[in-house]
Amino acid sequence: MVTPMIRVLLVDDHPVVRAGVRALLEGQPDIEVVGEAAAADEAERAVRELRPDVVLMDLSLGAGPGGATATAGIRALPEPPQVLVLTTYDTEADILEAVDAGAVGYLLKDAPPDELFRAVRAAVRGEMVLSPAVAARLVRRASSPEPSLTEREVEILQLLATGKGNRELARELLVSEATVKSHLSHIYTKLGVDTRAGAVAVAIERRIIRRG
Amino acid sequence: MVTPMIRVLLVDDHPVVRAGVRALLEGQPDIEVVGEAAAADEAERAVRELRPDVVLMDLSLGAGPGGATATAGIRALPEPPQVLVLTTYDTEADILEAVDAGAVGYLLKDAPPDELFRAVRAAVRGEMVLSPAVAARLVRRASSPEPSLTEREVEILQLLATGKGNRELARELLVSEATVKSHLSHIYTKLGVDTRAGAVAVAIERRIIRRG
DNA sequence: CTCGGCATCATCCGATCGGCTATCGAACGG
DNA sequence: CCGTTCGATAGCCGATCGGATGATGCCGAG
Repeated sequence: MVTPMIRVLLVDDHPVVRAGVRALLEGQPDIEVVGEAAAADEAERAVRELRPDVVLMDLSLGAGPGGATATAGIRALPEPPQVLVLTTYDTEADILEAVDAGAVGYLLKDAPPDELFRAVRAAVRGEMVLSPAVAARLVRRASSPEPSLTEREVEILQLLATGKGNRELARELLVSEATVKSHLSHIYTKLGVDTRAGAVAVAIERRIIRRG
Repeated sequence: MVTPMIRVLLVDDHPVVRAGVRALLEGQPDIEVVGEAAAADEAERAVRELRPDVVLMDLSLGAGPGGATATAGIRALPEPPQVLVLTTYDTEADILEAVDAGAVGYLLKDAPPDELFRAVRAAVRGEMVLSPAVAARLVRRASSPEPSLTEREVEILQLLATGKGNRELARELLVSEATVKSHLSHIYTKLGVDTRAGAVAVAIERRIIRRG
């Protein structure tokens, strides 16, 4: 029997990476790269026009909306393709954000080609695929559950990283200085630190707050 | 006349990227990819055996020594090839470290293929090549010179990011608390902040201190 | 040799921080 | 319907931080 080709769309802002994935996939008899996109809006348009079976999505798309946003946009289309994230980062936050956005799998760019092929074939069937490294990380986190910060606490951390004092935080958040300090205490406990500087370091480390 | 082929060695821990660069370069009649390596030690061995004209080097090689170290090692060999850095990061610190290690150029992975080709041909002639984005960044920094921190100050920042207090810093660095505070004042001035938390954020932002 | 940069140390003091304790309302489950 | 949990709020107080100022010794550049 003739199996229809799996139609793949590549989304990555790095020409080098697009060429690499294309070169690898084109060596497979049952996979066909039908298009490429370098940004979120391009990707969505390409999906409408090309109607691929699987989208290989990078998470960092340079300027503009990131891959997670693009994924959500694509999954919101009628009869959306499966989206398979292929990226460099393996932070728990990144993984969860991608899955929340509707990604069916999460691969790392340092994965061997075979893994990529298997993942594409699994994705088209709607199966969840995770890189071993990614799966391991999720398991590790699940076994020692990371303390989750409340929205307010994240908000505080965000401002904290700008080096603002409690008084300033209080003014910007429209609460009393005492409240800010209370939140900070909770943050310290959850992050396992006992100073502002330590909290900022850990927060950036775990990507709880944004960076350039 | 028959121009000899430019022999290129690829060093990158991402199979996808290696495949991409290989695919792009093999479309060029005067360029030949003679080998690939995924780590620093592999790279050095490959250079000895394959004697390429140009090494395309990624800066982050996963575990083990990074691309800068690998570059230095390769440049220390007899009759070394030119090393052209091809990476994702464009921090001034990364660029300078690479150039210090003996790299002849610095390209970003989001550069268009043409730029890559031109860079390889220029590199083999020993010409310095910078991505426009990289060059722009260096120019911008040069025009508004970034304050450089002393070794001691970086050392302080490193410990600061662990959330330690001045007393602890003093003990670990074997100096008085007053000295620590003096260093901190200088650091604040140079980084344009006025708190420890802000200093940590900026330090991580500018990659002055290491992170996982 | 002199100058400037770096690291070191010292003191004072107001501003700020971090720990402790406690209240209140909303959500949840029994 | 009530107890429990949890997030947000708040005040007190001792410990710490940050700024200002000044001094010393060392070393490399001009």
